Amino acid sequence: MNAYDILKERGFIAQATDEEKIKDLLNNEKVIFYIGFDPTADSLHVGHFLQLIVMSHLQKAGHKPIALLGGGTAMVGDPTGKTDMRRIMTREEIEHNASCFKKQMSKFIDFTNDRAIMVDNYEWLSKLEYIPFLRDIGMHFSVNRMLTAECFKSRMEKGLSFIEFNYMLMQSYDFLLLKRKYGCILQLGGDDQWSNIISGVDLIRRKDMEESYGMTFNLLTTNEGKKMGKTEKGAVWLDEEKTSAFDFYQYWRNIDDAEVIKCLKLLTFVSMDEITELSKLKDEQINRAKEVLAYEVTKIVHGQQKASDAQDASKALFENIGQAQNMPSKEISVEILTQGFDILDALLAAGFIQSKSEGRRLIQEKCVLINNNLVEDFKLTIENYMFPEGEMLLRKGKKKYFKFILK
RNA sequence: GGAGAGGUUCCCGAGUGGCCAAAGGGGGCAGACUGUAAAUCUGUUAUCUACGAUUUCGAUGGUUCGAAUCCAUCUCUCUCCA
Repeated sequence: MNAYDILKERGFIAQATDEEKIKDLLNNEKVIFYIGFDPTADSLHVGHFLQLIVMSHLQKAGHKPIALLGGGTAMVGDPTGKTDMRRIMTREEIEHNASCFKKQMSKFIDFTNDRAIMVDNYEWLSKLEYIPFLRDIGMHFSVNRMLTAECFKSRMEKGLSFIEFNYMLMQSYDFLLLKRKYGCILQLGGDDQWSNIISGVDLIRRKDMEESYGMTFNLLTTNEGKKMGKTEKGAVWLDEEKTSAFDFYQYWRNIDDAEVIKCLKLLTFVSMDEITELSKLKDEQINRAKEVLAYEVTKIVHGQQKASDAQDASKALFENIGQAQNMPSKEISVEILTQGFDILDALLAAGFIQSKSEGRRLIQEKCVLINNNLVEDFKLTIENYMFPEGEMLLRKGKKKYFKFILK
């Protein structure tokens, strides 16, 4: 099946500069395209993941992706979708984040044998000279028109600094440069990037009298339009250190009914035939679709082993099938116990609470269990006898499990 | 540079001397109901060595028995003027 049709069928496409032409390009030619990722955190999140899936689809269809690390643009800060100005990040911070991004990306995209390219726009943006840049690039941007762009509108009330106002120029310049350097004629991105993308297309037309294309993808939102992939701890991260494979699996397993099919299409490689079958499920049967979703997404991000571990653990905990094995766990030494390790310390170590006050509250609300026995005393000390098989099961409410292994 | 309006807890947003750890909403967490769903209802939502103590209302100093609230200086944001 053709690349464009795949994206269309799975519901990725939001807007395109020239739908017919892009369809033709993606279906009949080998295209070099790019997607930019600003390293503003030390791990990719679900929103990035969606973009990577698109890249992967297109790469499989024979196109060549350029993953653009926004080491330079992150120094400026994209005002899109932000109500306030982004914190100015240090160069060191950005570099560190970029290296984290690199590692994670290579899991999803094949960068071997020049099948994909990764570049950092810090390479050229950091070397720009102000006056030449203004004369060469700035000239082609109409402030009047920029101000009408959707991405600035929300900021007209709250305030927009000049540094952020420049972001659009930076991104447009990236596109121009990638076109010249690599022959990249297509820029993709989330739908919030639309104004930035079309301004790049315009710039290329003005500077080089050449046609280029842009296309955006639906953002991963719930039906109420809220961003998905957010939890109390912030985003759902792809980094296992930040979001364990088990928690990652659980996030998708607990997705709203209404979102399952959409997520299957967007975030997995499950065939459309199979998804169509799954979409026929009703009521509690939908749980089967959720299992497929959770398993498949976890498999792509953390590998098959981790995915089935998470699935086994989930079934064991929630459906009482077999023994719970692979839930998040931690080793704990006898010495620590003898030094005095109470229930609050345990909750903290499990990452269930941010403060001991929160722990006390939870215990008062009767939702903390050790080996499935309710904990009522928040001074309870953890002792050896609580590890019958060398393991202790700590629970917070019905859904959060953690295992301590005595060593 | 001038004039005005602001900066409150995770977010929005009340509060203009004690009854303020700070209304209300959102979000989060937990409980009930369920299908590990949604909707709905309930509780909870600064920290700690916890019937008490400590820190919090942009920052720093001051007035006062007592300040988020009054004063001074600083700082940041917004609007209008140049």
